[in-house]
Amino acid sequence: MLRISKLTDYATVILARLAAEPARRFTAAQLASQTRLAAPTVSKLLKQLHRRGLVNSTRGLHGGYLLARPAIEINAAQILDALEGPMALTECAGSESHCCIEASCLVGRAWQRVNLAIRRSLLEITLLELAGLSSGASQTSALDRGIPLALGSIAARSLKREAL
Amino acid sequence: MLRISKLTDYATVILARLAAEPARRFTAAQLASQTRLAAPTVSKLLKQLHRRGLVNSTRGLHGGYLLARPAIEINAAQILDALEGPMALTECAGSESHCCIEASCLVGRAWQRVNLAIRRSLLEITLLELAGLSSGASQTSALDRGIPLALGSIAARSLKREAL
DNA sequence: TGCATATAGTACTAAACTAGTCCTAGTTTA
DNA sequence: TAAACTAGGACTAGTTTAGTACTATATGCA
Repeated sequence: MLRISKLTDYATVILARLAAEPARRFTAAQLASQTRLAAPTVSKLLKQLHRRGLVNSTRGLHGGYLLARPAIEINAAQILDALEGPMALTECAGSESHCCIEASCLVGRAWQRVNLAIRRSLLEITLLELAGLSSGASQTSALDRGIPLALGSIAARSLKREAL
Repeated sequence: MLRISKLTDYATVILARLAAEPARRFTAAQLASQTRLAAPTVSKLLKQLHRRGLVNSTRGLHGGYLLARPAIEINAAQILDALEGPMALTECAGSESHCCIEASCLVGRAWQRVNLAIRRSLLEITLLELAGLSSGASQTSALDRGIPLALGSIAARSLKREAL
């Protein structure tokens, strides 16, 4: 339903937690307990975020994770790309495969344009905003025109959290 | 991966076909052969589109489907809503469920804003454009800034089509 | 050196969702 | 009444997602 996966949502929460204290190094276990997410899941996500260059990791005693760069330099598109691969609204966008009726089918090209419009929206919102840390600066204005629905995004997620 | 389902993509192709000849009544079988999609799938989609008020149907001999209103009055958001329910980027957006950490979690509200930005993009593109029928009017300008990737959206879809 | 504490990577399982098909019922026209 | 349609629901197979477990590797400290 044009929806991000739960894991991507979780990852955002983890990144937001890291963004709140950028200088502090968090272990996976600390992040799990603070976000109330399952420890193995948090661990898995952090590994992925590390592989994609969004967080730095340190092994061994006193090891842990911190953001690879300031929260304002990380945007929603990067987070989605890191966890779900390059965004493509329709099946084959971005792959090398060619469609047999490509020439006659203009629908595909139209979706591509929608795709780009969405991507532009995602590039505009930074982790700072996702984490609710932006100080009402110009950054938010682009996206703040909409009426907030006044619900957290994580009702289903909370079920899992409650169970812990 | 923030992607519309194949069925939604198919539905767009069907609607585009209807938009190309707005006055003509098409049977499900005709649309299936012309779009090279499987007949039961086309039938199923048309029923759904009818239920959601995007197409009009006539039963009986010489029955069939046509657009419920002009293509320019149908937009991408309506099509997505019809086939995938109200759009919600994250799990609980739009439901009545409340998250246990709603007050402290600002990530949810941020996703809502992204959600609205995306929705705005979808509202802007009409079926006329999706069908490649818009005559380069002002309608397209909002979305036409991006670089088209020059691929149809339907490589995977074409596999199915080829097999028919 | 040995141990405790971390992350890294991979493989596996269960659950949920998507796509596709089939069957029966209802409607209209000739 | 038969033929040609749509309407609706049930069912199945396949794929994806989410979650877990296990092993390997790196670091710091006694």
